[in-house]
Order: sequence, then structure tokens, then C-alpha cells
Amino acid sequence: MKAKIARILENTYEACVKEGDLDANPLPQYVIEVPNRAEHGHYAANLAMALASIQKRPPRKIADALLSRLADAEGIIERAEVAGPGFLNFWVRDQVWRSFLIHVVEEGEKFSASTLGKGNKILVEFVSANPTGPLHLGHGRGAALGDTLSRILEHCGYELVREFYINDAGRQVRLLGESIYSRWRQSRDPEYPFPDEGYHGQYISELAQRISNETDLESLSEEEAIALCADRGKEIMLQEIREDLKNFGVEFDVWFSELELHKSGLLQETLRLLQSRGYLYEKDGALWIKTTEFGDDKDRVVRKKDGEYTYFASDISYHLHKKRRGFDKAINIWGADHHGYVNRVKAALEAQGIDGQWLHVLLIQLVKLWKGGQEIKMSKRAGQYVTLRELVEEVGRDAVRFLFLTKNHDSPLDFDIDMAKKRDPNNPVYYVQYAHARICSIFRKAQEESLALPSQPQEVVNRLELPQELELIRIMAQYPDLLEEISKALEPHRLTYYLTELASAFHRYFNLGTKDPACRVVCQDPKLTQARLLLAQGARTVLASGLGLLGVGAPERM
RNA sequence: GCGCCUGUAGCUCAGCUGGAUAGAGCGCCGGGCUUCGAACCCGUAGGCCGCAGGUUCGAAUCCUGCCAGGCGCGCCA
Repeated sequence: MKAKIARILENTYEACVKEGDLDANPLPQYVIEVPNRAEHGHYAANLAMALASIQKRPPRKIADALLSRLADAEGIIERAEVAGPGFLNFWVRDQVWRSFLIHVVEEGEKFSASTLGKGNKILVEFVSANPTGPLHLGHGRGAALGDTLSRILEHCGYELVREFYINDAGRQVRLLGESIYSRWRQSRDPEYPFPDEGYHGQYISELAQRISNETDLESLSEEEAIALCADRGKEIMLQEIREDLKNFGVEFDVWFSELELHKSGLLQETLRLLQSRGYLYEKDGALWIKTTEFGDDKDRVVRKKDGEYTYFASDISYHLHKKRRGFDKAINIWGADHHGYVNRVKAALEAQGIDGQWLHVLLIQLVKLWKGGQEIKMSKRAGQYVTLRELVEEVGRDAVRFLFLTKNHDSPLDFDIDMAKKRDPNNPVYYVQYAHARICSIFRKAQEESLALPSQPQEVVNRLELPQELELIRIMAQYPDLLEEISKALEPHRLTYYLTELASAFHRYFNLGTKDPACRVVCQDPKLTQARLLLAQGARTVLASGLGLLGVGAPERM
């Protein structure tokens, strides 16, 4: 709907220029918004204010000029006015809203599909947890964010790939093997040392148990046994990670192995490329990359004195590979503790002639867990933390996914388990789901009375006249615009707020019927009932679509 | 010390990317079910948008400097 208003404004501007009311200049950046206050119209535009400095005239004068030549070819505007410092406020005709509702019902969930991303390929890399331990809450937040963002981008027409980068090459996998092996040895020799930086946690002992059941570790040398523990441990953990994510509603298109990067020779090739561009040099026996030439604080080591490549070297190569795969944009979702990394990866990309803007890194801040009014402290080193699996088992997938998206990713998130488990208004996920279930209940009631959606909606839709009914349609009309804005700003949390608002408008409308039976959806008048069923169906469509994009269920009963 | 993030109602957070009288949920206080689901609705109270400057028609939003909190500053991954 915003696009329609924009077209009117553009045509109006051209008309004003043509008639000599305004000087010929390119259209400036301006905003069309849904005002907070109803008396400011259905839509408001700040075009006249944006033009003021260019045209060197007061904004209200410009607004008056625009208004006098309003180019509303389709005839959708009921009323327009100049207000405040120079806003153009628009009221759209009721008939237009009613037609929009029919459009929603006829198209179903695809009514909000967009061509914004047509022909654009995006890679979203998220979670990317080391296969050395179970997923924790931070991974869960990243999973919810990455998956919902992916779903929204796909909905807006982008060609999208979800990718999980597996850090299976470095020392940490070796350490996993040593930790498992040590626990196995300790089961018969309690004095056997545990590695200094080893992985703690119950799961290590469980892995030791499982692997020693599969294989006769006694028959292997220590070195062979550790290698086997590392290999199997990694495999099993990866399998668990996949399962956890699947249960969380998240599936990846590509599982990209760091080890493959080494094996395929891609890593060496990347370094040769950098070498030929003159960005590598030797110092103190190590190989360095000149990231300082691209804004990094200091140069970074890519190959250590001992000949091993750094994690950073893999990452440079990995991101170059992403670029080569033809993506127009890469989005990475990282924990905030990796923020120091952003500049150096971008610097390395620029060293290879790639614009750093190509890579978008979303940093997610910490998740704190609260229970019984107390923070549950987590320590990865001590192996004490709540896993994603435990949280999902305790509070349910829907609540976890929804609540992880009620805050901007760069703001820390306090997750209150007691609140999340409540099936009451403290919990916004049930508030939204309840609206959906309520609508389903209305349709069950209608069916009992042999009433259904009209076959000729045009003939009854004019019966929607209550302000609350038209308001509900207007909120539905914001949905496609919102999804496009989310796609541009990469801010999926806005969807949860929108759905809460939509649910609220529906509950408000529904409650009219508790005071006045004439306001019920299923009422005495069959035509009016049909019209209201259209409205309910539209609201249900948007709620189901939005919940679907969040990866949250849209229940018919609760 | 340097870098990134955060600071908005008692609490947890939004604030459409610079717009009009700053919003929501919870909590407090008060009201609403005899037929579509009360897991709901309606109302009251509650604000130096961390502080101080600056930019302009206009700032919670942009810039500078402080203050407070979180995270990060390895030839670890």
C-alpha cells in the first residue's frame, strides 16, 4: 500500500514540476509512514519537508502546491491534508481497504509475497557451533534469528542459502578427543590426567562410554585411541547438533567443513592469491597479512611458526569461497564476543578486491537465564550451562523461538524461564496464538450454523463498516510493507511486535461482541456474517503467515 | 588504555532509520462474561529518552565529550 502512495506522490511531484510550481530536481529521499495518531491519517509523507531545502521554500507552501495537483489516477484517496510542519496526510477510501481484504483472502498467504529480492542471492551463515559440545542458549538465539531472517528474505523473493560452518579442523577437535580419552582412562585409572584446556561437562563422559562400547579402545595405542575419540566424538556431536536444530525448526542447506577447505587446497590457493597481490609477508618465522592497510588495528598471522594455519586463514579462504559462489550478499550471525573479528575479515576481503560492505555481520548479545528470580550463571569451562535442548524441552519450541525474537539482536536478552513457561498474558507467544485459535473457533461456530465464506465476496464486503473492522484491515495491509522493511534492515524482531499488535486489534474487535451481540462475527444477519468471516479469514491468514515465518505454530485450538 | 554494543515508565523492552502530543507488555489501582474461547477487553496512575554541548525548520534517533554496564583486544578456536 505504501508503494501506491509513493506512486501518487511521484506523479504529483512531476506534475508540479511540469506546471512550473516547483523547480526541476530529482526526487529526494523521503518517508511514507503509518502515523501513530489516527487524526494524522492512514499514511503520512514528509516529502514537502524533504523538498524544502532543495526548493528553498517553506515546507507548507510546497505541501500546498503538491496537494493542489494530487495525481490520484486510481482514485484511492478519500481525503488529503497538509498538517503540522508540512506533512501530507492521506486517508484511503474504505472501498480500497475492502478490496484489499478480498485480495488477502483470495491469495492466501502468498498475498504478501514480494519481488524485492528477485534475482538476488543471499547466503546466511549462522549457528556454526564447534562440534565439541552441545548447543547452548546463544546458539539458540542465533538459530532463531538466522532462520527467521532467512524465511522472511525467501518470502520477499531472495534466493537464499542457509549455511552452517563446521570448525572441524583445528586443535579443539583434538582436545575433544583428549578429553574423551581421558575420561575413559579415568574410569579404570583415576590418576590419569585430564587435559588443561579440556572440555568438561557430563556429555564427555557419556561420549567416552559410548565410544568405548563401540570400539575396543584397549587394543589401540594411546595416539590411535585419541584420534578415534576425536573423530567419533566430533561425528556424534555434529549429529546431536543437527537433531537439536531440527527439533528447533531449523534446517540448513549446506554444512560447510573447514577441514574440506584444507583438503581441497582452497586455503593454500587463497594465500597464493594474497601473496601475488603483495599482502603477505614473513616475520618471526610466521606468515602475516597486512590487514592494517584496510583499517584493521594490526596485521594478523595466517600461518604460525609451527607451520599450522590459523583459524583466521581458514576464515579468509572461506569467505572468498562464499563470494565466488556468486552471492550478492553474505550475512553472518556471530556472537558478540566475536566482534573484534568483523573488521579483520572485512579487511581481508578488501585485500582481495571485495567490498567489505558485501558482508553483513549481525552480532548477537548475550542471553542471560533467569529462574525463580535468580540468574543462572553459566560457565563453559566448568561445563555448567543450560543447553538449547534442555530449554526447548522445558518451555517448548514456540515460546523459545518467539521470545528470542522479541528483542533487537544487539541488545542483551534476559530469558526468564518461569515467564516463558506461563500460559498466560505474560507470555506474548500465547497471546498471538490465542488470536489465531479464537478465529478458528469462530469458523467452527459458523460451520455449526452452516455459514461459510461468501463465494462472491464483492457482494457482501461493503457490510464491513465498523471502525474496528476497517482498522483491522489497515493493520493487515502493513504486513507486506513490514516484511520488505525487515528484509532491508535485517531486523526480524519487528515481526513479533507487529503480530502482537495485529492480535491485539483482533482481540479488541472480538470483545465488541461480548457487549453487543450485533457486533459478533456470527450474528443474526447472514450477509453481515459472511462479510465478517472474510475479515476473520484475512486476519487468520496474516497471523498464520507471520507465525510461520517465526517458526512458531499456529494452533487451531489451545 | 583501545575497539564494539547498551543506557527510554517500578521491571522487560519497542520506537518504522531525522518528524507531529515518546509507545507496548508485565506490575499497581479500578471496571467488564447469560449465546462466536475471560489464555480476552476497557480505564487510571507512572517519563530530565544516562549527563552536557553541537548540527537544523525539527533530535530518543546524527556529531563531539563525559558517566555507567556488558563484551572483546593471542603465532587460541
